[in-house]
Amino acid sequence: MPELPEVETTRRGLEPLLSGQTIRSLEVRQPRLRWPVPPELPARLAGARVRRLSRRAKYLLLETDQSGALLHLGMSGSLRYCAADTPLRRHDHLILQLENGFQVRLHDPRRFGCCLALPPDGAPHPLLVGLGPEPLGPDFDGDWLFRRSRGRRGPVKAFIMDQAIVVGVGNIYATEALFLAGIRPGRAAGRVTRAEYRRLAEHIRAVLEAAIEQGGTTLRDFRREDGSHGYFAQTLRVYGRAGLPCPACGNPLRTRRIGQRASSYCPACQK
DNA sequence: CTTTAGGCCTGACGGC
DNA sequence: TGCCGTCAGGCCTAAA
Repeated sequence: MPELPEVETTRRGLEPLLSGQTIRSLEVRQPRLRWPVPPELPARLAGARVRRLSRRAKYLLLETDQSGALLHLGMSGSLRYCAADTPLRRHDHLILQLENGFQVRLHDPRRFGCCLALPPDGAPHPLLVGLGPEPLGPDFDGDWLFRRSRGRRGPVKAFIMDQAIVVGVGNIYATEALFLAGIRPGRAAGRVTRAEYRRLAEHIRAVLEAAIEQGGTTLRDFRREDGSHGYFAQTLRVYGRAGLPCPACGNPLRTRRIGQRASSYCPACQK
């Protein structure tokens, strides 16, 4: 499932292929995504020239010389750049046809993704307002987490997955970073110390950077934009490994549900 | 303000 | 073999 590293990997792969290209059309084969694809979007994009493909949190922004589109890959979405005669697959919901003969297809079996119009006046899309800092940017660090966490009684894992606190930290990387920082996912966020938050912030950054470096984790549905697999999944230490030995101490990893999410952790290494 | 539950989806999986 | 219930998961929205 695309987390921030997968989205960034997709962006880096597609940006040079899309930048400067002119859009011929957008074909909407299945408008019913997380939100309906706006009926006016194809007309808005037709004839527009792509300025760049950027990212905010897990949103991809296809910026054109006349507004553009906002995409989210949800749980199972992927973008694929291919020739126009490439056979369509089931769940290819959107087809962005370029003037150069190539296409970008949004493939999303579970349809948790979305494709919406960016405001034409250059204003930020409502979905982007109120988001927390980028975890790889300059505004995110342990002191920020510490300050925002005071008084919060919910679990620290839910806290770092809150998009208003820091964006793009999904279940996989939250689980991994908490393990590396030695913090139990169920601890109340307000009781985690400043020193622990400094460690945690650094591990969040490191684990995301490592995953981007390696091309993104692959779980089940995710494909890189060229269709190949990422391979970071092999290096996950605790996520999805409940019952298996802790890679640090050998004790069996435990699992519990925190905020409706599966969370595995080592009862010995994480306090 | 924070926190929680519900809902959107399909495919994989286990049980019978 | 086939049917069916359960689960997974990002993240918005509504409600507590």
